[in-house]
Amino acid sequence: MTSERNIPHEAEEPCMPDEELLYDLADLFKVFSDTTRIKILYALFDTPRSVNAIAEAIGATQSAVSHQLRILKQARLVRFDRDGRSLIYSLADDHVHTMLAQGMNHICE
Amino acid sequence: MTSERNIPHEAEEPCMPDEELLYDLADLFKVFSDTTRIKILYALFDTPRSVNAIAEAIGATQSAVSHQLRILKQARLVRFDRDGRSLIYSLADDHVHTMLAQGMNHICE
DNA sequence: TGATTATATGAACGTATGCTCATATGTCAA
DNA sequence: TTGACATATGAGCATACGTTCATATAATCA
Repeated sequence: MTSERNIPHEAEEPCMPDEELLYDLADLFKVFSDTTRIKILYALFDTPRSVNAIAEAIGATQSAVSHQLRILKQARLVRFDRDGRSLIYSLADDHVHTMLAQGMNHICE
Repeated sequence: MTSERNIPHEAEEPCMPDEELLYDLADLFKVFSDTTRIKILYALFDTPRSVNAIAEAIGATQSAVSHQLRILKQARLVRFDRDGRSLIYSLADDHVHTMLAQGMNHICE
């Protein structure tokens, strides 16, 4: 019993991350869990757009889009540059593409 | 203007999937967006467990775990086999590992 | 079969979430 | 500076979600 400690036959927590990390992970997925935000991300998939352009592209209110962009910004999923009076939003990095692709992958198999 | 149709300089929806697919995608991420469910998935990461074992491992009620397992089952993220009176749950496939890893990847970079 | 163990389910409750509407903030042009 | 356009923000509301508690269902063992 005590001689097989390197063969954890009843490992209690194989690789359970810290509580805080689990919360962060859940929060990240939570950002992807809303249709409006998913639409925004796809609208920006390969085309940077202004807030109004996003709203028009996905058929949502400017206010609703702005509210959701705030969440996407906090999650560092989108970034923006100023162009005149407009703010041009784009995807922050390739992680977004990868996450979306991975999700689609699971659904479509 | 009409001669450059294969160069969509103002593509309205570059690769926007169908509405229904977007809902499915959001729903999939929604499953990963709760701490209890994330904990369950990590508890099963490389060790199949019974419901009670999961509950004990993550410090949650049997009822709460059962409720969440129902959601994980519906999303085809976990499966189970019977062993005596117990139901032994395990991850459905490698997609779960990949999804979790991808999420962690984004957080930890 | 009857008792016991394991899991599932339903109602109820508190909280979180996303939308709309109205308005504030901010930027550019004249 | 003023007017017009672009975006952000806050309050309020309706809905969705996760937990607990009590109980139902199911399967095994004696």
